[in-house]
Amino acid sequence: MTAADDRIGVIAIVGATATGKTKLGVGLARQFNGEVVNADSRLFYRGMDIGTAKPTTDEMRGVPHHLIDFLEPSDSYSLSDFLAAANATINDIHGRDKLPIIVGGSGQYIWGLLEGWIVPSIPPNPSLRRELEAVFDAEGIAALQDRLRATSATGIDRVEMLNPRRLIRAIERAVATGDATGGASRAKVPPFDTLMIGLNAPREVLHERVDRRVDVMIAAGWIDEVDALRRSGVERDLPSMSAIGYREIYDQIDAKVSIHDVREAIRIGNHRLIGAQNNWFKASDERINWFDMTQDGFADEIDSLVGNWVRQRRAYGEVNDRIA
RNA sequence: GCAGGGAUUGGGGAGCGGUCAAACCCAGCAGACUGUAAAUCUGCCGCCUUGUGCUUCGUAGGUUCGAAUCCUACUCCCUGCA
Repeated sequence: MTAADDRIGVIAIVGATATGKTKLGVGLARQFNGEVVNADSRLFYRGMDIGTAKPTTDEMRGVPHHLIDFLEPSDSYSLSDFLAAANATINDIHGRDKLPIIVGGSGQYIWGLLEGWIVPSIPPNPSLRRELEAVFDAEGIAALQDRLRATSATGIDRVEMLNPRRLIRAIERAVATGDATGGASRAKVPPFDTLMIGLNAPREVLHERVDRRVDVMIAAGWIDEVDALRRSGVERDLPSMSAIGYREIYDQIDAKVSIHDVREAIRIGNHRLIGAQNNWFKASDERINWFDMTQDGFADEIDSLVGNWVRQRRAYGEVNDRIA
């Protein structure tokens, strides 16, 4: 940094599940006068607590948490909604002279926010989707591809032609704007001055931690949590219920599968999640300051990294004040 | 004990004389990702010096130009009858 950066400064804590992001976020918030902005898509929903490892009030230790527990499981939500909400929240926190700390493991949401993605505002077209899904079921992927080409929209070459869900969305965009991408773009310069901290551990350690967590969650009443959702009319096939374990537990309650199978499915689901998250947050990504949470002293290193960054930001702030 | 059925690449499971390193599913690994993202999709997945290469289909023999596929013996597993 050679000049004052007048963008809003934010800290982002990323990494796979079960690496301690929550705890670190709370710790830094307390130390540096921050507030947490959740960027984990499964923590949005009320009533989904145990299975999503949502921080408890105790774990939050008095630190304000935003974008958590604000949706019903039946609500539909998307990247576009998140970006609007998260940007507004960050501005609000900054406006109150607090440090926004983004904490989460939803790669697309995090990068969308930090890279300043400009998501085309083309809302889903339910009737078109229903129709296209029927076309896909009856005639297969090729029919969808033909359908997209038939719109003779621009940008078709940028669409993943083997992915039905993407194909349907592309047709939706093509119909609405004449471009299969809908004119998606991203900010030239990232919108925030971001200090990214990545928490990681060897894959086997992560698997071990997450495997152990399954039993703890079940012992903590996860089954009852899902049963309560079920009784209150939350349907098994809602998007929110794609969270690991929830559908399996629905089936277990309906006696379709054994608890053993549920555990196994959850275990595997977690392993896949870790893989997917590591794909969004790559060890080779130089924007991320990586720390191995199995190494001694990693917490101190983070403290000094963040301390320096905060001090520097404040110094720039003083310079700006004098100029102004 | 007798009568049947079966043992296949990490797991499940096709193959039943050549076109078989062996379908497919799962797991694993890598990747994509702009209004479902803990979603959806793609690639790889016996070994190596990557080749008309090597070693595999319970074990040991045999038949055949050629066997995971046929025969014999053995080992183990399952089912039925005793």
